[in-house]
Amino acid sequence: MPKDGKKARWTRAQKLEAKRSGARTQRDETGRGPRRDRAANPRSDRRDGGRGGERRYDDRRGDRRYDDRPDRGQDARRGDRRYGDDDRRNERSFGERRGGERRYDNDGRGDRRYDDRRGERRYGDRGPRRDTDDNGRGRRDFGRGDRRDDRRDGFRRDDRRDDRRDGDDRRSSFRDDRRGERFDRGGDRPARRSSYRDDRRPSYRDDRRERPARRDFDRPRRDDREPATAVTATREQGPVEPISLEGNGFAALGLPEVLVERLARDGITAPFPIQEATIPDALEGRDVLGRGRTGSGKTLSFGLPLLTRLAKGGKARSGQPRAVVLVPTRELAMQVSDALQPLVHVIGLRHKLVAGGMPYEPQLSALERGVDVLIATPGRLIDLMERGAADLSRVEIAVLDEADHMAEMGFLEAIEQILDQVPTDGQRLLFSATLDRGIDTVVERYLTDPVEHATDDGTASISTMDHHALLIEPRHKKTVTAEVANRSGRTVVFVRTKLGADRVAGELRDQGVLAASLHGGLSQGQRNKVLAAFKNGVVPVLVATDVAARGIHVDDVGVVLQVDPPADHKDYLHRAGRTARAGEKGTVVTLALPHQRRTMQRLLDEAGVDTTLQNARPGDDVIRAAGGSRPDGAPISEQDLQRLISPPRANRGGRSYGDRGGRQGGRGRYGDRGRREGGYRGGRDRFSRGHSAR
DNA sequence: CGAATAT
Repeated sequence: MPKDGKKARWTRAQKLEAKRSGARTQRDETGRGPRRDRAANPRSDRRDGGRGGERRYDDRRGDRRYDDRPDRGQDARRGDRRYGDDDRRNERSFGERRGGERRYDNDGRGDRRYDDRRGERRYGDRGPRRDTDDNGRGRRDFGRGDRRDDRRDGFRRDDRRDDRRDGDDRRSSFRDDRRGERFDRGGDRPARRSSYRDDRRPSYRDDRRERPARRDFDRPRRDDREPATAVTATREQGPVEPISLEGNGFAALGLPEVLVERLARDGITAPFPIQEATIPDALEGRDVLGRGRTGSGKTLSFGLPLLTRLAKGGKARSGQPRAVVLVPTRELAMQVSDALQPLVHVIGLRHKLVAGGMPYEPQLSALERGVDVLIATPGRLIDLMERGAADLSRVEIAVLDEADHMAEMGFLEAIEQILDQVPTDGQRLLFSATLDRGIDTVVERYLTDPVEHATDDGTASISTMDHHALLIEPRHKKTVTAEVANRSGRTVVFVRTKLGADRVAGELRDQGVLAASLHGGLSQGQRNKVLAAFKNGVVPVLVATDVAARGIHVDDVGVVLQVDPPADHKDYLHRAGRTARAGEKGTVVTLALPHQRRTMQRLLDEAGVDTTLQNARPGDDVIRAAGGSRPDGAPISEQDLQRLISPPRANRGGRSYGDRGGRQGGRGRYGDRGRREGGYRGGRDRFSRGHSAR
């Protein structure tokens, strides 16, 4: 991978070593240990002391990953932690803020490397890392001539994405990025200033637009960069008649006018049930458990009160965010960030997206400048905490989106590690479409006298969907999959594994159905491209792992096809929830093989879906009923796909940088494959309405 | 179990 060796990755030897010694090594040697007992925030001890549940956790913790570090494993976070606290705290206060050299990490490889890097990184040198960072893997797939352009564009876009999203929607090109921090910083200031202005008039956007030569290229590009695009596009539409707030349901909930107005501008004037139920309590500062069906606007449910409360007072200090929103996937983090962006601006706060696969620098410098709201995936946030770049000891509000998922095995440890650093007296908001007892441990440990609002019973959301469970023969699976996916309109296909996603997408393309896979094994650059291509209609079929099961909003997904049955009924609901969003209709087709029959039926029952399995084979009516049909297009190669989703967009009026001298992908050639009715249009207009939060 | 989260 990083041929330049500049990227902070473990070498193979280190990985091996880590693995080998994983269970036995002193945490000091692993270099990851310190974080565990770092509990630098004295208040987190209070929490422990204050609640009764901890003993239980000790036990469980033994089962969890803590036995990886038997040295301190279980006691580290408890009584023992206190001692850990003291010495670590010193170290911490020492190095943490100033970004100076890291104290305690010098004993660890991983961290030490960070330290080293940290020095260089902070003051420049972003190029090489970025390169490997965002694109490293995806690149191998590219052909040769246009390849360079492709990948360029790839990382350029990532960077832009990241930059844009945190708040300033700077549309930097990769050239801009190279300009480095100067530009970054410059870009941030306006964001700050814009707070109360940006919907009165385009304000700083104009400045930006006057920047030489960028604009013509930027324009078309932005259309295919989904959510943020949507958000910023709205603002662009600009000048503005005053909006009446009379009869506005959000105003009635006690939200500040600027926010209500801003929402109204996007046509959001009537709160959904979940919003109506939770916002008042959240505004009061209570801990809230919120359950609302998929696509019912949970982002705003926590976002609005969060921003309102933060705006009431206080100022973000360097490295100390005032609120943290934790989400399970990067895509969701981006979506939440984008959804909140206009609101954050309008109320005069700052936010930042903090997630893996994206360059560190913007995240580090944003933190250093001070952010009110951090929207984060757990891994990167912990990373930043360990680097001393993020200190959660002044967090006033912590949100867990998809809380039940975050409380599950693979995530829980990280979540606890994060929440342990957050002051106990702060507010906690937990949301999910499937909030069940699985979060009890988290609730007991971190919430105080929570109110629970379950506005729709878990099954309500499925009533606007048609559900079909098809019992098929193994040899028909490929064909049936293709027939269901070969329809006009967007289709999301879920599979169990990353490999499966690639495989199924490939099989679909072989049969002439234009499909792309999305999963965690792709580089962030690829992930972004694929999702963007799906959102803007270039690719009508998305084959995804459960990375896309939760929260991700794409308009007009008509069919969700589960090629592999979901792991449990909650997953069924979340996957299904990618269609029939915000009151629309949708169809869910789930394939089951003979040996999955019983499990499948149980799943349906548990999910509250009133459907029974039916035998099906290629060409059956059910398939037609779902809009599917036998594909008849020519195979689409991987290269064709890449060409489609990669940089081009050139056909949308004006070429972007990456296109110059490069190939013109466009979709002229294959764009109408895989959809019988042809004429499927991306409908990018739909994305300019800021619906993503609802 | 696999996937997600991190370098």
